[in-house]
Amino acid sequence: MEKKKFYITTAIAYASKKPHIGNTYEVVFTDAVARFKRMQGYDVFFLTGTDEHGLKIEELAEKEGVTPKEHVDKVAGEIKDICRSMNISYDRFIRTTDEQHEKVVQKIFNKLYEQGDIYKSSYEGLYCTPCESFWTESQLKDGKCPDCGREVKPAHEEAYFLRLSKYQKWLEEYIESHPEFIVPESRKKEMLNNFIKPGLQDLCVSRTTFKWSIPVTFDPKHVIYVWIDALSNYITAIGYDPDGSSEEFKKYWPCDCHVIGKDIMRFHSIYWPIMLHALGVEIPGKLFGHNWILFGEDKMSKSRGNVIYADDVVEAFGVDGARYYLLSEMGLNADGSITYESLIERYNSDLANTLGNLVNRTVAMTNKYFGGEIKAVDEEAPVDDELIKLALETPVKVAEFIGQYRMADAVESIMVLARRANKYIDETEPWVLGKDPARAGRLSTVLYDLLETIRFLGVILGAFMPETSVKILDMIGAEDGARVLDSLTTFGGLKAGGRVGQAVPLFARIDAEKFIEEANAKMAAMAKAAAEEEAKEGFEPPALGEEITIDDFAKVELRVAEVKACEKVKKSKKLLCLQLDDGFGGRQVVSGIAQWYAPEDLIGKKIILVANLKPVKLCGVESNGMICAADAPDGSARVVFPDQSLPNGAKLR
RNA sequence: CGCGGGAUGGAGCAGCUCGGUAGCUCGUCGGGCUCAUAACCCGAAGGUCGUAGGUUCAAAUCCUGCUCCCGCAACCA
Repeated sequence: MEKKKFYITTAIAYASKKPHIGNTYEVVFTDAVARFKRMQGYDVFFLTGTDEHGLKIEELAEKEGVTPKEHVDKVAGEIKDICRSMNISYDRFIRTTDEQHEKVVQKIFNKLYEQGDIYKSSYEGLYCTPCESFWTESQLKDGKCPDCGREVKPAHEEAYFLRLSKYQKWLEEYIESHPEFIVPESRKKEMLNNFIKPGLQDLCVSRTTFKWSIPVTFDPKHVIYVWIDALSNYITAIGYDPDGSSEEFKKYWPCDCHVIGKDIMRFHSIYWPIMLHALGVEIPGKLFGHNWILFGEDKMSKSRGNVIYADDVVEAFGVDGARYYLLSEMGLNADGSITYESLIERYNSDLANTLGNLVNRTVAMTNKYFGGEIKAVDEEAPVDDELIKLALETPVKVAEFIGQYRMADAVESIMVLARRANKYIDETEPWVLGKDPARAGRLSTVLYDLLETIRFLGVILGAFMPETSVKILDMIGAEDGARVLDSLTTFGGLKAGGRVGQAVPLFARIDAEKFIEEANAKMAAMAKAAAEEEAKEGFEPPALGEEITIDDFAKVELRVAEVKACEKVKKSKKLLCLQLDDGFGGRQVVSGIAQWYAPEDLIGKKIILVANLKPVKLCGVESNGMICAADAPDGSARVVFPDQSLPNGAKLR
């Protein structure tokens, strides 16, 4: 019988800089699923890779004085190294700069264009001339270019658009009629209610503002923007071609599961199905959106000094320590959190004490009492049954959990079996049996049951901790046939008469206090280095805007005003609504400073008002003007307070 | 009233679909054991299951109001 196929992917990683441990989670998660499916006998294809185009990479490369290709080669290498050190069993590593990928993406673009699903129009936006970049209003920082802080002006340029609107109805129906498509459920609702139902806007799929991407063949001024390029990797990697796809593609597509971060669910649940549908290609079976791993409560960042890389964890805890932690820490509902404390706790408690020690003591006893020989089951007792029953149930449970992508539960159920085995040792007291030659028959059974349980653990762990799995199975001398998942349907697969190896600890315990002290020192050093680097960079004088004349300045009417009343704008995080006495009857202004000022901090204070700014509505509240504030070094904004004795309405000059 | 998720002993989580002794891991305390990596096993303390009502013989579980957290959306004029 032919094997059933299973095609699973991670998202491709953006090759701008080395990913931290949170980013590594995804690939470990996917690897565990892929390995387990292989053990179950599926013909698995596991794809991962890198997304290597775009403005950001172009800029980074320029800063470093290398070509973009050199830059992405370096980062892709680092990412592959991480995969290697984490024991990732991918079948293919695609890079969006692969020739084959680029060629097919161009074909896809052309096909969609010829069908009328892509059309040429113009892109309206705010343009920053020195940066040659378009921004949307929401990307702006204080109304200025988020990159260089200079003025932007409305402009438009020609661009190609993907006709999403045409497929909106279809997509909505597809998602509603395929409840398994978007997981978890809450993400599905988010997508449906926030994006799809309110109406899809056509998507801009080309750029002329940078070069480092795949050119549009029939209009070389344009390059293909990220969506069509990056998402297509899932099909180009296995040989999709509009002019005739490979056998491999026909075999593996549609993809069974795209494992992705929750932040890119939108692209995968909207743009991707529509692209495929427009191409006449089948829709993938599942999008699994996972949560983030944070450092404690915070996101990781270099300046906080709390970036943890996979290598750091591997160095201290071994590959399997790192893998185990990532897989067990992450629930389905909330973001996981990584701290050195919890890392050590889990490692010591689960891996060293429960699992490692179980294997160690059992093997040691087999050596001590039977000279390392695995004796056949002899005298049995009712206590044995409970252990045997649980051992037989465990692979079934694990398979169920993996089917639901519940890695933490899968891993936990393995630990439950290890704990039960430790308890069995206490119940049967083999050291007592060992002293009485008349009870050797009973001792044979006890040690056999333990070794066989350990074999179960070793086999199942193959998906989660491949290195440990092999170590365990080697240590108990399991033969090839006793190392496969199929052999776990009967308790008794370990051959009597075989021999165990020496008892070598699988996981060395870690001294928490010492380790954390060292880790803290390392983190402090990292934060300091980041701060120094920043200070060095900040040494250049900031770019000043275009020179203006006194007449230009006169256009801006700055006046002193007093805050009479102030309250938070409901349903907004950042906005305060201020009632001002501007000396001319008062006005209402909305300002984005709620994170840093409570309303009562401002009442009675005088501020500087930009009085002749065009009124706008923010979160439905009208704002007539703007109050002056400046950036503080910590990233917050501080309001500029003038002399309190100035009268309301006084004009600045 | 923009959409969704959540609140369970000191910490982290399960249980809620299909009401009926509140469970697991870690931590604390006491005990046991000695095969083992100061490990392992047992026991105890500790929870009015966010809050106020309702339905019911019975509510962590179902319904309603409220508070607080967190995603997404909106949003520093």
